[in-house]
Amino acid sequence: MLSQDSIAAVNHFVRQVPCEAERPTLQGLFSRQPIEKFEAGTAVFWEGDEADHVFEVVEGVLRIYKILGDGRRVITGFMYPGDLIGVSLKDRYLYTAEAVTRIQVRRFARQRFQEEINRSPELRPQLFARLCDEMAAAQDQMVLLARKSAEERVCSFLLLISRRLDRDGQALRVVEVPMTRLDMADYLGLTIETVSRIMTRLTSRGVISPSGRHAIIVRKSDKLTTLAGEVEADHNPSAAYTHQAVWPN
Amino acid sequence: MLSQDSIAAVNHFVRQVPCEAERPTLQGLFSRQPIEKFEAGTAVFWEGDEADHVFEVVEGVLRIYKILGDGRRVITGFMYPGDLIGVSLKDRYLYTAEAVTRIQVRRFARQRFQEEINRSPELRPQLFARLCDEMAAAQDQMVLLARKSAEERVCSFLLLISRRLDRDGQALRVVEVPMTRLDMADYLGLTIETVSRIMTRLTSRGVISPSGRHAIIVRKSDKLTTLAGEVEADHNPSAAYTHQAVWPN
DNA sequence: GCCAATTTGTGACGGACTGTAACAAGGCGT
DNA sequence: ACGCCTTGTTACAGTCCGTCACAAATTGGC
Repeated sequence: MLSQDSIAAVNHFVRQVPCEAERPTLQGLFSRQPIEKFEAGTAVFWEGDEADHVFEVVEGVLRIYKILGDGRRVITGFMYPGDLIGVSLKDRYLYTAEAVTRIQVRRFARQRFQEEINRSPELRPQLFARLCDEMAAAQDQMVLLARKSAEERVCSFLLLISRRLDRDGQALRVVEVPMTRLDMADYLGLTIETVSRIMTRLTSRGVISPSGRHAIIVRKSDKLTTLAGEVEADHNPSAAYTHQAVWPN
Repeated sequence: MLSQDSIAAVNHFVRQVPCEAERPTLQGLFSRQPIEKFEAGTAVFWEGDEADHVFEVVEGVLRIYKILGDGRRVITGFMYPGDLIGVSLKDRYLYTAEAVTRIQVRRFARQRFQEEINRSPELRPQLFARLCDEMAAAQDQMVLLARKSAEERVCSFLLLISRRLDRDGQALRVVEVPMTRLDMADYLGLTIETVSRIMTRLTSRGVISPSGRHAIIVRKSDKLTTLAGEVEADHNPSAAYTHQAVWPN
């Protein structure tokens, strides 16, 4: 499973070079494999299955989740076109991958995938970059789950998926939300009721408005950002903080 | 007291492969670098700093954390001897790394680190494996934060660090807890009071007993595992589940 | 197009965890 | 040994979110 966040821009960049003459890309690797389709609600693989394939999402959205002994479900991520699923060194999948919408994927034998990666000095950094992005996304999610309020979680989520499919990394005004409230709840560590209540609260405050059941329109983008509890990071390289010297020499 | 001594012994084990004749290891890469020491409470680097070094923990424990705009802190992980810190492709560190105890680290220039990794077909899979392990840990942590109760979180944490320094992956009876209650709370998404209350509850139930302020003795290991809410995974390869066929061909 | 099943929305209520605050226990330096 | 300061514990009131119950809106199947 890969990426989440800031990779949208990268995906676009990577995807626009699918033809064979160019320097190799991860997408290029998969492009010769046949496309497989899964209906919404069906699993591509299950947690604990022998992990002998890596998948590339071509179309649609999947959920990646784990189940606790007593049935509690935690969705650790949603996968979009361009993402890779099942990249790991374990011999068994660590999570279940299930289609949220009807999806198309390409499959690659793990062994061959590893060989190709190992052989190509061009592919390696690409894969490495993805793992790093995925790690960064996981950390953001930990922050969300550990310390954010229900409202902040929902707002963060809406921002996340609004940036997800946008090539510029800009938040789109109309946001597709293919997943159910239960999916959102299990991703955000909340209940459906809470998610539902917050969505209506955001609507009544004019921050968003519903557009059918599986899309919303963002009416107050800045407000949404504020409510998400993120510092809209100036990130100007000139040190904003006066850090203490950390060189002990 | 086993306490400090047991840690030292394990550390020694981890470090004992620095000689050059062997096939290259990540440890070996760092072994030529001078050791740097940091006092407890000091930062090795800060979130947002220019990310130009990778570090190997030689001795002690560090916390990795992010801060939300209004000061809320989330510790995303604790780093132990043998762990690498700062491995990413971003040009800035995504988190702050701070010494919990007095620590020793080795430093490696990021650029050179990348080159070495890229050059060595032996090192690459090692690094890759680490990233995958880190990712798996992050997912477990998401499960913990999203769905586990306060008691389950504390028990999971105690189990985690008890396994951490043990070469067999077996949980040690005497568990060092170098971090403060606040660290635990910020790692588990709880408050210090809750952590404190749960620890005393576990003590009064005879599951653990305190051994000084920074160590506990696990008295009922199985009970602790149960309370952690984990399925003690039989993981026998014979399919326990009847999975549906996932090959659409 | 119709009806059952699923998903979503809304309210009342309770409970787990929080936050404040007061106190106890170590740690550390003089 | 004595104080001071940090860290940890305990109690109690408050709150956010979960639980339960039911209604409304969609979806999907035929």
